[in-house]
Amino acid sequence: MRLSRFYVPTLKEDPAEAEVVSHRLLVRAGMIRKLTSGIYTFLPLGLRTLNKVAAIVRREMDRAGAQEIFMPSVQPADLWRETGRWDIYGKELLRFKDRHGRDYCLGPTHEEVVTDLVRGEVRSYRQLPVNLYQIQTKFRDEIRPRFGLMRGREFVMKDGYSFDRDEAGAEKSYRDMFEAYVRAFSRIGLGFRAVEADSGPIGGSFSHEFMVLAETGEDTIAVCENGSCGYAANLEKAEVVLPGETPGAPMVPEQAPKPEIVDTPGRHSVDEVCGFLGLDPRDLVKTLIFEADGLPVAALVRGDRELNEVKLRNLLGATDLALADEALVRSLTNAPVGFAGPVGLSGARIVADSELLLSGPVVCGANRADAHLKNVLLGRDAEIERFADLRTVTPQDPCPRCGRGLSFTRGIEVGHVFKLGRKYSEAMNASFLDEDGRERPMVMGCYGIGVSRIVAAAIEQNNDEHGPLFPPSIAAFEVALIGLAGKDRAVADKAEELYRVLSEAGVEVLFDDRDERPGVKFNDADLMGLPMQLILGAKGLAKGLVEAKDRRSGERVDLSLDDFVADFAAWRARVWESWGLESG
RNA sequence: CGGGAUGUGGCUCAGUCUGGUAGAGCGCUGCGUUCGGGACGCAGAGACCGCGCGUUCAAAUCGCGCCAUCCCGACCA
Repeated sequence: MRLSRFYVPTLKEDPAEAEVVSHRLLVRAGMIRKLTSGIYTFLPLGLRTLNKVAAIVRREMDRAGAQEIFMPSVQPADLWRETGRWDIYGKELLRFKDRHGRDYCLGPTHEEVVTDLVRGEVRSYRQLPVNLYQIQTKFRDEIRPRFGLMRGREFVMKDGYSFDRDEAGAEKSYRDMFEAYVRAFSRIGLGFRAVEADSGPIGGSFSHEFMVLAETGEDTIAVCENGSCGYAANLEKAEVVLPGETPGAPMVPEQAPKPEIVDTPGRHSVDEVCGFLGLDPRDLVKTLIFEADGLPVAALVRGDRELNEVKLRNLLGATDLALADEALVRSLTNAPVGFAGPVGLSGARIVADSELLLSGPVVCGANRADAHLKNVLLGRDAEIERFADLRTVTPQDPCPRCGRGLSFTRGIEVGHVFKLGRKYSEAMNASFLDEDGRERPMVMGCYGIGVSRIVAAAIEQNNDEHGPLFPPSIAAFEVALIGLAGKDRAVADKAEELYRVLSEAGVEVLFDDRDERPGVKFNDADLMGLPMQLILGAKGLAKGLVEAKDRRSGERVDLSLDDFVADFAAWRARVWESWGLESG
């Protein structure tokens, strides 16, 4: 491709709206343009990278035995009513009516559609397993889209669905997809990690997320420091294991002093109360009031800990969980927010973090304005329904598998595999006849890859002050050929020749044949992030050399023009290798 | 949805407080010089100042309403 004819509007200045590096560079490099909040057009340069990511994903899905289909993005409400999700999915589901007044939505995911498809055709165990996928535009009406392609409302996703006759089959499908994902992300060339994850509102029993590792990632993941253990989990999911033997019930020493009210005027927060009473936050119990599916719940954690809402939601089996508003807190505790405690609290279920089984006398809210209670023994003074793992792990906690240390890193979720079980097949009656002639629901799995998000994640992980650094596997072009001709006919002719030779050799090359000053060409080439640059100038030509620059390392070598084809091939192989990739 | 901010040539912004002929840099067009890391000179084109209503002799500027975008939070494959 000749740059003089390629539609790549690069920008010298940062767009005002872009906050994160990937957003900024995608816009500046002329890869995307915003149409409206959270919705972007892919320009030619950006689309080439998007398509390369999609092609790798497609190849690995096909290789793993999945078959590509293409489902509609507009879906009828009736299907969503069958699974009940029409009512529970919330405002993220963009709904609208057609001219007849019938309800539709724009598909945020396709469990209903694919299950409907399969139930119509598959009748016998002999037809199973089935594994179907598509690469398609999804729409989720995010509350607050942000970060460009990282969290858009409209985005490109590969979503796949497996249907098996039994758990064992579903297990195999899951493993096959897991392995296909590992291969796909390896070939894309980004540093990634598979972690255990919460399965979220899509439901199901077990899941892994694939995270591209990047400082700027929105998710925190806990990784075991012991390389051979291999434990890694999303912070939402990572388990807390208490050291040593944990008692089954809180200890209640005899003759311990009774609870006593202490005045804490205007002290709401843990810090304020501890500062005022001269306490360590570890000796305080935080009581957080939630509303779970409309019912009040009090959750207790140690003062210095973070409650993990995902864990709480799972423990309660709730679909809707949110911190209670002030009115509910007031009606339950007879006090403003900040003075809730488990002692004498009625009208709410009370659950506590397991760690509190180990605690001695603690301080907690007194359910009275401006007052706390001290000398509280949870086993004696409170009615706690259940102790469970409710808090978020910290880097000080041990690995739940091997007991060694954990370290935290950040990542961007680019893939997610779930076991769905029979949730959708039962709700939608997707069943088959087994060998014994019995009708049984299919066992499903669901597998997503955020294709457009990978483009952003690649930049978040790999960039420098001049622009993105794309791995050659997904770069829009492998090579930027820069001809520094000016009025020098010989240089211009030679550059043309190199362009022709490379193109004929099947190398994707973007040839900067513009009448621009060298600095402009260098800066644009860097900004587009193509992994290899070939720079031909008058001095080099005189010596029979063309300069080859590795965009990422900045390393420059001279290639012989006489032996260009072989020299280039060897250099190209080295660049691919430096990314840990095999050149195609 | 709560809190904060911003809307002025294609882009980045000044001008708004204190009402009085709409500005700069980049980009764009033409001519000339220049040509290995975002050149320079000269000449140009380009603006319903987000939209509406109001106040005023006069509104980019003041008031009210609306819309859009961004940031923080809640939420989230």
